Amino acid sequence: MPAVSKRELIITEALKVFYKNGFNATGVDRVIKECGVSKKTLYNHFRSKDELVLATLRKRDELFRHHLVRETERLASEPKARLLAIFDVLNDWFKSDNFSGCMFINASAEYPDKTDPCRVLCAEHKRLVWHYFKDLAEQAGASDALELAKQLSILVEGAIVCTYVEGDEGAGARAKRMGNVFIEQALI
Amino acid sequence: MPAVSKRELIITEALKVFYKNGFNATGVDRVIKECGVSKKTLYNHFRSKDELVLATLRKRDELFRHHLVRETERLASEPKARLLAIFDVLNDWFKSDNFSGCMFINASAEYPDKTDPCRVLCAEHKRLVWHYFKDLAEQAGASDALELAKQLSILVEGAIVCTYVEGDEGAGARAKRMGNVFIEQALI
DNA sequence: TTAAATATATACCGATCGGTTTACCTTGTC
DNA sequence: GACAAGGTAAACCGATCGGTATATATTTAA
Repeated sequence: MPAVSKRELIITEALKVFYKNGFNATGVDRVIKECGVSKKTLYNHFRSKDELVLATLRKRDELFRHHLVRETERLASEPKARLLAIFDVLNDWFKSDNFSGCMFINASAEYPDKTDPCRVLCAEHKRLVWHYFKDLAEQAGASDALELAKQLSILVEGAIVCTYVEGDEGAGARAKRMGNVFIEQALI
Repeated sequence: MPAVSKRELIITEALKVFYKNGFNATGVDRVIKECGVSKKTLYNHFRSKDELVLATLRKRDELFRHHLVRETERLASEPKARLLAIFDVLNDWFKSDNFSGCMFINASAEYPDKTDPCRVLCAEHKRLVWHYFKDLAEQAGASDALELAKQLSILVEGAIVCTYVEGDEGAGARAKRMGNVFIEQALI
């Protein structure tokens, strides 16, 4: 048994190439070439490409939210400051050289059927993210934690899109300033 | 010469099916079946599928912005009220039964190369949209029209994503309330 | 009326798609 | 040393991809 299982290796490499190139545009031949594995092995671990896509999205959800929480808590110690720090974590992500937008927004664009397991997972990811915002808002003593969380969620998604689609490099900072307005408003 | 040229017919039908099903997932065979035209005719009017995709995006940009301006100006007569009415137009779009997110966000997800003509067009579309916001902001006498326009742009993109990806039906109304904060702030 | 233009349907092209099969090779275990 | 498990490379499958060619029908204009 290798130090890292073949399954994890495939997911890791597939995640990279799907994120960078898109799902429909990336064939399984590309995936197996990228991680030096035979096609038999891939289909030994995953029943279909769809299942591999799902696995990569689950992995991305885990990695992204773990990173978000860890970095937010590293940058600030108080709940209110952490609500603001969310936007700093975002901005660092925007500036990273492998930034290709939000993988879940991208996936939702390629899978138009709302009931597709992949789409369901994307929606759940977004829900889990703003749920973390809500936790922080409650800890900060926000008057309406759910409302503040959903407000911040709109700002986060807006910043992602303005950065990725339009190439507006100031969107992250602007969203932070806007977020501060609602954070202050909710914590009076 | 038919009442509507073949070229326009193809663009109209391709727009529908690309918007609903995605670009990579929709083959040209599907497009010609959808509009009852031979493949030869399609390639007589467009050099390649990429060129057809570009033409549909140009058409979408034209239709979308025309609709946005017309509806905004129908719903309100004063510049300030029109800035708010933008969100009402958005919300009607969200509630329409053929809503499949923003075609330009979706296209950007499928074309990862920033220099791809399709991506350039998507960025330009977004720029033209917030430029309209800026025009309204200037007419309303905003202290910093550009800043207000870009703030509203973040809210609009955020509302689109929260509605489409997460299925949050309250995102449009929430974005409107948030937008009102910045509109009031800029018009003191 | 006739010739050119443009449409059609269909067969075809090589490449790639997701997925299967075959045959061989490398492991660790008993 | 034998054996099963799980790996590899590569051929192969039918379907579909974007795009072209051919041969025929319909339209248009001189």
